[in-house]
Amino acid sequence: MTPSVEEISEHLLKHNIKPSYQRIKILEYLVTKRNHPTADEIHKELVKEIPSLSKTTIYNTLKTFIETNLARVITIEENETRYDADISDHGHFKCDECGSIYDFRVNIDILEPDELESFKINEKNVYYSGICKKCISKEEG
Amino acid sequence: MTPSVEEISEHLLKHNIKPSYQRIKILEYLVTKRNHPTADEIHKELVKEIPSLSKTTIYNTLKTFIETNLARVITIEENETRYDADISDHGHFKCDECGSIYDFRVNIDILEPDELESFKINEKNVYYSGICKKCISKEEG
DNA sequence: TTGCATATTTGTAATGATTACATTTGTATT
DNA sequence: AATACAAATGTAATCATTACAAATATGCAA
Ligand SMILES: [Mn+2]
Ligand SMILES: [Mn+2]
Ligand SMILES: [Zn+2]
Ligand SMILES: [Zn+2]
Repeated sequence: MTPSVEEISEHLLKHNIKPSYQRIKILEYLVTKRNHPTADEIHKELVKEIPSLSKTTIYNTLKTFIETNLARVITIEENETRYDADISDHGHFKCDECGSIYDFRVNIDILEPDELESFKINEKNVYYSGICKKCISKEEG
Repeated sequence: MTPSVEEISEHLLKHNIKPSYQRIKILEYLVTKRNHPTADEIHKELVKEIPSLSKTTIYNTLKTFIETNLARVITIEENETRYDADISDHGHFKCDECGSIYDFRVNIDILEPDELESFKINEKNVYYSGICKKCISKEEG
């Protein structure tokens, strides 16, 4: 799953975003790493390649991505806004031990709460937390 | 649903928290209002009655409540940590129009994602957003 | 090609929520 | 009352995010 720069550019253009160097790099980071990073994590990594890269650009670009539905925000825990270029319906699991965030497929539509009968639902989010498989086997030794 | 000061005190004692005046007031606020407030909202309201009340006390007390499982954190949106004294399993809906947060009963255990087979799940959160009933009828009316 | 309009990026300062920490106040016990 | 301990307070520090103005890049007309 490593799309070429051309494919990334196409992706941006499809959402009416001009594919600047910075935007390509940021979206490339999101779609290849798939690690639900914070703005700071993206910056720390990309600034190695683009020393002039500003944190403001990271924030501006992510804001643009969110608005154009190219990415979405993940807020499992307070004080850390994370970003995900996978906008398909799926849940997130955060390991309290190692901090990793896992995706998982989930059929959210099964829930159908009666109490939200006449509500217009735009977004559905499912967040779990606990201890991941890796950390469990590590503990057991 | 307006518990007496005695009942609030009992509730605190049951969780091994000494029922100080401030703690009683903060817990009373949470259980009577049931509005998933931010720390600031709690402070703004209670400082009317307790002019000396410090924001630090709000934060310290809420932290204690979380640790003793007397309340839980709700993080629907970034940059606003909210608190809920209802620790039963239920989902939250936030209206993008009026900002209200609604509770809804939901049987989360139906989901059972295969991918989390050998994971230890400690917490499950379900957050929806959209437009609430009231705001829909307001728009139509 | 040059010059201009516009979009994008950058750097710095401001904001706002949360936390750290030292001081003060309250409570219980002797 | 004196002491010890817990809780509350006020202030300063931290940290993520945003605001804003200046610099840079891009696209196009002359
Ligand atoms: Mn994801
Ligand atoms: Mn609730
Ligand atoms: Zn783990
Ligand atoms: Zn509403």
